[in-house]
Amino acid sequence: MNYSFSEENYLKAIYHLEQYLKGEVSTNAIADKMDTKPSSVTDMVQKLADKDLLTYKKYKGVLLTAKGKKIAASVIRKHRLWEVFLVEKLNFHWDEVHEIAEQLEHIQSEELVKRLDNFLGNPDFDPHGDPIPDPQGNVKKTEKKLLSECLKNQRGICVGVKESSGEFLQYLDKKNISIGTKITVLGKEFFDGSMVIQVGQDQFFISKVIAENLYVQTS
Amino acid sequence: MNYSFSEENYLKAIYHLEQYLKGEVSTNAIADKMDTKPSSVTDMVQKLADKDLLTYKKYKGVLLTAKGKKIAASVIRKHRLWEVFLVEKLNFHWDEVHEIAEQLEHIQSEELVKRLDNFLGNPDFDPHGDPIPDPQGNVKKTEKKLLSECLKNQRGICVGVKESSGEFLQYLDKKNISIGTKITVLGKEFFDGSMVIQVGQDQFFISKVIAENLYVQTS
DNA sequence: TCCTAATTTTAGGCAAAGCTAAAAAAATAA
DNA sequence: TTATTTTTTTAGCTTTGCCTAAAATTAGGA
Repeated sequence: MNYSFSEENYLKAIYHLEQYLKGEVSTNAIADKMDTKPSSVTDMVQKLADKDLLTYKKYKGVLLTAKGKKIAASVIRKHRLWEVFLVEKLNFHWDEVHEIAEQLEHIQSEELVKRLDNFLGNPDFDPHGDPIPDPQGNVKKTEKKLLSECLKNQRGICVGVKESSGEFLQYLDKKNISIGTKITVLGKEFFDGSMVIQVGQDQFFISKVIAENLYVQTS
Repeated sequence: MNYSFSEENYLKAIYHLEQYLKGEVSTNAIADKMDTKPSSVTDMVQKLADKDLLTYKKYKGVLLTAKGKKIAASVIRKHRLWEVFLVEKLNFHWDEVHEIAEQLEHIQSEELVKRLDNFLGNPDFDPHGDPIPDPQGNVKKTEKKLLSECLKNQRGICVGVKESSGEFLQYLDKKNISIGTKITVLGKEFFDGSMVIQVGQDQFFISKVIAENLYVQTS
């Protein structure tokens, strides 16, 4: 079976929302995420339900079926593999690859994905630290937490970002923070959630917003 | 301006036909090449004319404008660069890459193409020996000729194929002929156009059909 | 509870890109 | 030249994926 770009995009969006919401995904949530109108979502969701890719109860939201999850995971797998390619092989910057990967993720060829994965050395994570689903659609769970959850004097390795807008990634670059960077919390202000952290030789202040969008792995 | 997959495919097909026919391209010719109905071609051709990508006179066929040619060449450039990538980097066989490149050729990103070209070492030819248009859409003309035009005792280097069906390419593989292979014409039968050729240590018979689909460069 | 507000669905339309069937034009043959 | 065949176009319909506006349902507040 082959699915259209649009169908794949819906499945991907619903997959992400389902994880984030830990349950049924509402029509409006999908419309927001995909930048379309709720009525369009209802249409598509009914078609996807007909194809057994998700379960849909009027007014109650949707849940992906195993089949739907598998397709979504495969699209995400392709997206993230291509991102690795763009950054590792073509030397793109991590904040430039999303749009291109949005297109490449729809290329259909099992063989291509297999060979690309191999060519890239079977990476486990994309350039933003997000895990790459395996060919069966399984995702390795990592014990990462938000930097904002860290306490004073705790130390962690940056393993991912929550937000991945260009502005945010560029901010991180300016501060020399990327995947693998060691971060130490020197101080934390409970009043506004801001922190003083150490990155390499530099010590600086970051706001709560930043800390809430950076994932670290603490040992 | 961005063009749809369909528009790009029409432009590409017309570009090839225009070169082959050395003049106006008829509705039926396009329909044949694209495996659609003439009525669909008429529709699309009118749209492309409205966008100044080709000139169209009812019942008289079409010709690409400079703008149309440039877009077609850029799609062909992408197609051929991706083919190089698939063969050189992912170790695909030259008869397996066409379909995948048909998809990849529509990915939109100037920067991606630039970097891919660079990553591949700015190749001039794709794995089938076809020239890769430069970023401005110019194509290097090579002084290649068909093997069938060679005379007895002439020697050439295989630089391309005319047909590129899987069957034909697989036949060439079996005979150890690929781009760069040296071929010597040992004998030629004028009656049926068949030949006896030498490839490496092997000498064998080939039919006219084969000789008419192999391009060689003679020194 | 009942009423209002928010969410979701339905109904009806639109553009892209294809199709079939019929009409029109061009090309070919007698 | 006229008749027939081929090519091309037109007209009208389908599907996909989106939209707006209106109706239906659910949720929240007094």
